[in-house]
Amino acid sequence: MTPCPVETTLQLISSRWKVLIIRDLLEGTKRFGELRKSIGPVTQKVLTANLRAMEEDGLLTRKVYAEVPPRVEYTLTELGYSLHPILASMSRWGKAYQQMDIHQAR
Amino acid sequence: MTPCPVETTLQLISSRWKVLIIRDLLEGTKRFGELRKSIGPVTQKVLTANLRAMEEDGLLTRKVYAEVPPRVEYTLTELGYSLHPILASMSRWGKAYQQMDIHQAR
DNA sequence: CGGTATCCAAGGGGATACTG
DNA sequence: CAGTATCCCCTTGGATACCG
Repeated sequence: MTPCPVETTLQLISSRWKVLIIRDLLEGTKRFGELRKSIGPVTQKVLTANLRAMEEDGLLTRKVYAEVPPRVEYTLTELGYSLHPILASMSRWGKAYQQMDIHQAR
Repeated sequence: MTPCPVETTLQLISSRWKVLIIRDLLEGTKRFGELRKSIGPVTQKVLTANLRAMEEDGLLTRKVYAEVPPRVEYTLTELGYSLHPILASMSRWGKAYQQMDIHQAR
């Protein structure tokens, strides 16, 4: 039997940071430091852990350049890029939500 | 300044269970016990907590019937229902992913 | 620069028992 | 039936220091 597709998707992207990593990498390849800045208040350790997990899952690739100082670039794979419609619908919803008044009551 | 729409969305639905609650309520109003069964291995406490939070956020409504035994029904609000495109894209992606071979290596 | 290595905090979540 | 009330655990994430 096949599990619920929604749950399957959640297993790959349900973490506080993964979705934001994808959001930023959709713009193109980024270095570790760039990601760290654009994502927000995430520590090195946590960002690294999330990136490694996503690499394991085949969502992105990690390329290390043998330079000094070192450079490491992260790029979405096709699989990772294919998540783009989900991000797009989340962005649309968030935008609409921000323009509503309802949520301002809280 | 307005925050990133994706982050805004995440704040409302980023929890292991909320997305599944929405998935199930998209089919229509459900009772507490029904939800518990259809969602999977979630405890009463956790399910209740998530439902209350979502009620707070205006994603669903809670209706209590003064009966014995008691009956409590949960229904998505328009706002909650408007999340449907996000769920749909997640479902599509998960389905495609399940049909790939890549992920089976892990 | 882009990491590990530790140590620690928080909270989401789980198990069980009890109640209106 | 649909909840509270406890108690506990474990994962995720944070702070800091050090390394190649």
